[in-house]
Amino acid sequence: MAVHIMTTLAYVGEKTSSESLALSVGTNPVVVRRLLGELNRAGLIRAERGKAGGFTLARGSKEISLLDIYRAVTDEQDLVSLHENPENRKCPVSCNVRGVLAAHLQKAQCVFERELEKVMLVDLEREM
Amino acid sequence: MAVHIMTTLAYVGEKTSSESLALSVGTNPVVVRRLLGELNRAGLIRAERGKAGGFTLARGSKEISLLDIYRAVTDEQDLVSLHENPENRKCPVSCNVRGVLAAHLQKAQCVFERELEKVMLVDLEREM
DNA sequence: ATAAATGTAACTAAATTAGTTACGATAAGA
DNA sequence: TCTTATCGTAACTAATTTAGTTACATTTAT
Repeated sequence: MAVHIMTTLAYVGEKTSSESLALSVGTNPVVVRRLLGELNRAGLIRAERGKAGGFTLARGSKEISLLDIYRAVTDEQDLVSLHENPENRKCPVSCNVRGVLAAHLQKAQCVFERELEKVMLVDLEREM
Repeated sequence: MAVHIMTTLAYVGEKTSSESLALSVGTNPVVVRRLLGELNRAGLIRAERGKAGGFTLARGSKEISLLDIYRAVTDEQDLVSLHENPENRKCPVSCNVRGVLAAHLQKAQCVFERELEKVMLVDLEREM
C-alpha cells in the first residue's frame, strides 16, 4: 500500500488528500494516513494540515527508491527472524546456531535491499 | 526453528527423536514434529515411526541448502506481498502498480534466494 | 465563523502463530 | 502377544499482528 500511495503521489504530481489516495488504494483514509505518517517521519513526503491540506513527495521521484519506502514502513529490522526460545546450555547447537544463521540471513537481506535500492519511483511511473 | 532442527540433525548424525530435538530448540515436541512433517514432505529428512523411531537427514549436509529449508517450511510464495484491495478502474495507478511492483519484488526475492542457496547445512556445522 | 483537512487514539474483527492436550497408528522388543 | 516408545495429527487456547472503523481534537483557508 505504501508503494501504491507513493506512486500515486508521483503520478498526480500535486497536493493530494488522504481521501483521494484512499480511493486509489481501495481502502480507508485513516489507513492511508497512518502510512503517510510513517512516510512523513521518514522524510519521504510532506504533509500540510488544515483546509486545503494534503500530501506531496518531499523530493523528486528519481530520488526515492523502493528501499526508502520499504524502510519507512517496516518496523521489523529483519526480513526473516530467528526463534526466541530459551537456550539449552548443554547443547552446542542450541547455543550457536542462531548467531551463525543470523550472519547468513543478514547477507541475504543485504542483497535483497541492494536490489530494492536500484528501483526508483520514477521507474514504476514509467513502466505503468 | 526449522534451521535449528536441521542443523541439530546434521550435528548429531544419527536418528533423533522429536523430544531430543525439542530440548535443543527449547520448545514442545509437537511443534518440532509439525516442522519435521513439512521437512519430510519436502524430502529433506526421513522419518521412522514406532518404538525406536526418529528422524535423520535424507541426504548429506553438503547437499542441503538454507533455501531448501526455507522453501520447505514457507507456504507464502512471496517474501513481501501486495495489498489485495479492490481496483479502482478510474485510476491507472490503481490498475497497474501492483503488476509493475510485483516484477521488481520478484527480482529482489530472487537474489535473496540465490544467496540462501549458497549456504549449505555443512557450512553452519563448520561455523558453529 | 465555517469548512475541510490532518493526526491520532481506541476499538473491533480476522488471520496467524506457538504452544498444549489428547489420542490413534506404528513398530520394537520382552 | 503384550507393552512401550515413538510418530502423525486433530483440536483447542492464548498471544500477536493487521486492517479497518469511529471519533474527535487540531490546524488552516476562505
